[in-house]
Amino acid sequence: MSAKYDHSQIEKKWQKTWEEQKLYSPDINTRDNKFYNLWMFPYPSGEGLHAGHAFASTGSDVYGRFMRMQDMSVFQPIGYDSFGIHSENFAIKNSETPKVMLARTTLNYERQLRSLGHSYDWTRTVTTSNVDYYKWTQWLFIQIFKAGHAYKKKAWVNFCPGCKTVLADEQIMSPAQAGKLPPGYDKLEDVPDGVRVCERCGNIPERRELSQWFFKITQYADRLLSNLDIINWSERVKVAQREWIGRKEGINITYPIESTSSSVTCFTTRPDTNFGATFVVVSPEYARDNLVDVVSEEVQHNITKYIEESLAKTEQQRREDGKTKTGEFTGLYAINQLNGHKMPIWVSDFVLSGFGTGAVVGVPGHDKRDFDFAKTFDIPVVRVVVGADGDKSDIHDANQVQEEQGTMINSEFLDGMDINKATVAMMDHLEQQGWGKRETTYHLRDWLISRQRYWGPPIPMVYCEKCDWQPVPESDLPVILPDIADYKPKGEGSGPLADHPEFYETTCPKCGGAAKRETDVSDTFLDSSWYFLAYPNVGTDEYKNGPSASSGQDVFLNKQILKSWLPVDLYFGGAEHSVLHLMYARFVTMALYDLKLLSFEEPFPNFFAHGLMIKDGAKMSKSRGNVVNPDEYIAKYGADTLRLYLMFMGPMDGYPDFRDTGIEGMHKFVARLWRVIGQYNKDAKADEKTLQKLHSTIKKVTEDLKIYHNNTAIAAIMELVNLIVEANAYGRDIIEPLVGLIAPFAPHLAEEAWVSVLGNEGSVHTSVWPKYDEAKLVLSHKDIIVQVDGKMRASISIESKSAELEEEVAKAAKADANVAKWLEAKQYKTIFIPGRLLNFVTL
RNA sequence: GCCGAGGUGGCGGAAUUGGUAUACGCGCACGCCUUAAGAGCGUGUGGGUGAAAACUCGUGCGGGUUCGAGCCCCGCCCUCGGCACCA
Repeated sequence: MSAKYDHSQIEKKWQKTWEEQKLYSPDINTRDNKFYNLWMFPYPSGEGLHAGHAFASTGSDVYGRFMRMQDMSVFQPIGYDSFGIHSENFAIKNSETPKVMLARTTLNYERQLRSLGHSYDWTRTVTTSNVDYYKWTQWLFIQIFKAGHAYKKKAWVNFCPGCKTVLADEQIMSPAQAGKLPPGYDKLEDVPDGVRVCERCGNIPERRELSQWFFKITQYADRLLSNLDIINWSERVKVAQREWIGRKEGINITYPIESTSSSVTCFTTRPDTNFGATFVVVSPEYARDNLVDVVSEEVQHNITKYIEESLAKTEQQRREDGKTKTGEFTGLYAINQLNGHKMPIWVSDFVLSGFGTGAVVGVPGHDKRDFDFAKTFDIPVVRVVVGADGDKSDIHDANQVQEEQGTMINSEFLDGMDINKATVAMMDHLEQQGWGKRETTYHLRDWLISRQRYWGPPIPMVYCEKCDWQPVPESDLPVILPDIADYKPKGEGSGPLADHPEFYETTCPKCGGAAKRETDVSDTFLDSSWYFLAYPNVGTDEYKNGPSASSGQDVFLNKQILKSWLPVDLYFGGAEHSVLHLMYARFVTMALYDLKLLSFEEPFPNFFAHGLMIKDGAKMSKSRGNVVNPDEYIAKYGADTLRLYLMFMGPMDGYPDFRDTGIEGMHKFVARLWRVIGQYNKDAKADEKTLQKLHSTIKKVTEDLKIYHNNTAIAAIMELVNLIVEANAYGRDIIEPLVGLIAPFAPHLAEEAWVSVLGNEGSVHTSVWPKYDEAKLVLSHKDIIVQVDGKMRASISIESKSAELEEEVAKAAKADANVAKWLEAKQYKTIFIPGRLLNFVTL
């Protein structure tokens, strides 16, 4: 057997053979043992994949291959999220059209993905910018509109000056999250807290009031939240979604304003502290809309001036200025009906207009910000405590505002209650008195869908003066995105298509009169919100031909396939999509479920959030210049070596650091492994020790793979190989299972060994996963730890049965010279863990 | 500020969930092989004392529970991630 392993030749050979044999293309019409194994498809925005992609996709592939060897019919598709700002920005940078750019880059992505030896079904791929795909994206928009979940409305929205389009709230994030620095900063540490940037370009978005399309994702807030309890996701992603949805139960309390017929309504989650309220603050917007006419003439000028100054500030300035509290007294007093106290009403820009009612009741004894405000303007601080001996478990809450500075008052009403009980009691009381009404608020906002860009599916809506907004009839789909030369974003609140009457001039689907198409395109996250539904449908008549003129909703893809292949069995992807893609896809799936187009509410019952690869101590990114291209490593060491190395670097959900020396070490292991396989002895039978190691390795690898602990699975295989090397003769009974164990990690080498070395028929990848025998896990002898007073004094080897018996172990232990020395002339008792440990405890 | 995860050799990381801390690998050192290089092979590799045997200290810091703690409890410190003038 040749000891030399020519990876490039062998890997190419098997990749070709697998594809010819359609080894990874399951029969989509079967329903037995289906396993839909999905990795988040990449957006081809750069020139190719980097090692971070390879780390994630290999993790997914290893699991898929493992499941395939468990006799599952594994469907593992791949595609390209090719529409959207990310691709378009890259094209603009290269001075070419997105279409031309993608024709080149997707080919490169495909070449790279193939070279990694992933078991994708290449007969079913999707490209979101292809018309056969986006006609369905448009169809989806129409269904959502018809269901009443889409609306166009003028609203204050985020406008990115770099990308020249509006963005959804989810696409505005901290510079660290975006991995982008806002203009004018060189270092992340220099950027002040609270600065938020565009996810794509790092510019600071502006607030603009524009008319835009929204999806009512907020209607699904409660379901999106409660379903988190029934899906099996990485906990950190669930937490992120919970935080983003941000459900808060509180109460709107209405306080009459003294000597007027007006009142002010404040939202609070802590009404139990309301006895300690000493003032009310309203946002400048609230004051402008509700109070300017009520205040006396003496203060009106000051108030108006303050409001104007505040409104002139950018979001950014308000955040920064907010640290030192400013404000104006309105001269008005709100009456706290609980205790009759007069509370001065102030206006201050630390209160946000967009949350709650835009008015806040100030309880400086229990809130840091209220406390700061009260101190700034000399307003009394009052703390609420429960009765002297009551449960102090913390009605005066965690803020621990300087206790000594407050006047204490007793609240017999809430005596002895904890925060939760007191809150409920107070809400009940306020509602009974008619002073307040319970209110649930959310952090989640409706999904802003419109983009004033070119590279996306045109929103399939038509505006008619007479009939208002009308959806394009399904039978008229797709609304083709025309090839235009002036595709760059304009930044005037409309997209490039607005310059093309040949595109937008049309007739109203309802009255037939002259009408105008929507010229915005939809958010790229709409494209990716349903792609997992498309994959198994690729190639079906329904996918190809629909939506047709025949009828509306019935044509949605192939019902049988949707029913048998979905939902996705395992979704593998990055945690950075916690509140973007993963939230949107859940929403769209729920909406389709409600339309009875799907039979499940949750698209991804199992989601594993992988980590991110680190290089030189930082996240891999082009701007940092620390991107590792897998191509050169595949060329030099082969895909198997790279795959093994990526999986061995650390746990799948960790942040492993890529090192060249590490991959060289793995290359040595691969060479060693190949040598070991090639040198097996046909006639040899494994000894007890090797056999035991084999079976315990099978057990360990099987268990580790199930929980994505690929690094320790590989370590176990290495230990086995090390032991085999020590053994002077070993046979097929060891090598064949070993090849099976390594197959998910090193598919080419395993296949070559399986077929060419071991001479098996068929592929190792559809062979049966090695099984272990419980009986073989036990060795004839066991090492027992002997301790004296909890300190290890000896490790003794004892025949396995005796190792379970204290008497036998004690006898052997006392015979050990070192143990005997420590026990000399001492009284002791013993603690015995059968088969493991004996501890002599001196009295 | 609130919520979540974590802190183990020079480095990436293990640790049967309370029972030999540092598996596996990288790096490093020495040796074998080789004309040489590479590859390969072997030995060693937490600190301290010691020829050795062995002893002792050691998992961010300080306490505690236990025969026994990286793991459990209490109090801190730090790092990373999410939310955030969200009332």
